[in-house]
Amino acid sequence: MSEILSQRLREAGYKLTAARMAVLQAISQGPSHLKPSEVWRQGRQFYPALGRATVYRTFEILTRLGILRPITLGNSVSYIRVQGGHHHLVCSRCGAVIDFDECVTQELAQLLQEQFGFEIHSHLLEFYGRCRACQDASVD
Amino acid sequence: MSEILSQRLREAGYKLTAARMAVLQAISQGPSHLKPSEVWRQGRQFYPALGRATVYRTFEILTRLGILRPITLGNSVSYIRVQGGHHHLVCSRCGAVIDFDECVTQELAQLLQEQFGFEIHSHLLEFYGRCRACQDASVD
DNA sequence: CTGATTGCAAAGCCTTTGCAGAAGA
DNA sequence: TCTTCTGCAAAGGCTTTGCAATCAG
Repeated sequence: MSEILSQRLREAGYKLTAARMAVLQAISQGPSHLKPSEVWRQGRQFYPALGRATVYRTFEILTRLGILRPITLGNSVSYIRVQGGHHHLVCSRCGAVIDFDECVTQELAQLLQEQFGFEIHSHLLEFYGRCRACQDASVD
Repeated sequence: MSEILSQRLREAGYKLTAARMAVLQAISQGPSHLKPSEVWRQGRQFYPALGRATVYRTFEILTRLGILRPITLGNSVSYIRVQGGHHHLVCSRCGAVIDFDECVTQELAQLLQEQFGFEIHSHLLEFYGRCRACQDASVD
């Protein structure tokens, strides 16, 4: 899995360094929602000298390449792997996040590509509201 | 417009202070993507003594009430007014954001409400890819 | 009155930046 | 060799927190 990412980096003209490999490895094995600090911690398992700054710099590259995408989850910024799409149900009150699979964006994506000359690689669809538990809780 | 928000706050049991009113006013008149620092600057026009912290505290309340929603735009966190939905076309390379109107989430929202017992108030649909200009640019 | 709310300033985090040394290609 | 890249530590920026004073209800 991280081999594919390595290839993308190389194709785009970036050097494949030990530090970057460690970050890619951590990303590949990590959860679908990645926090920089967490990737740094994990990355050090593969390359102990890994610096925080390198994680940020690599994230920036991967974002530009369309491989990662920063989103706001809970109160902080996380990155998601951009592949196909991400579908969340987010509770405004308690912050709970539920993933769901159904999606309905195919035709729309097609339309937008034509209409805006935009080349679409992936998408994020989130619904906001109240999870069951919070509906029962008091109005606040 | 800010009257509606005031009402929501009052209904939820929060006091209507001059500071909060100023924030609501700034939000009502501001653009659809709100940065805390910007709202603070604007809010001071209505209430000069307004403190930064109060803006953050009010944003937190409004988020819990489902009125605002933090999202990542460009490199920083902005808040969007949650009403109906937001639809963006985001370029991974240059960060350009295009708003579009078409949406196709009606039936899906309905389905999810039933399936997860989730009470849906709004949504965000974003497509990521390359804008026309960046397609012409070099591979990077 | 009385608890909720505020501004301020300090503290805390997270992220970015400058730089000299290290290392891919 | 020659850029690109890196870790480090400092700098920067944004957000949160503690607290005494203030204010809405």
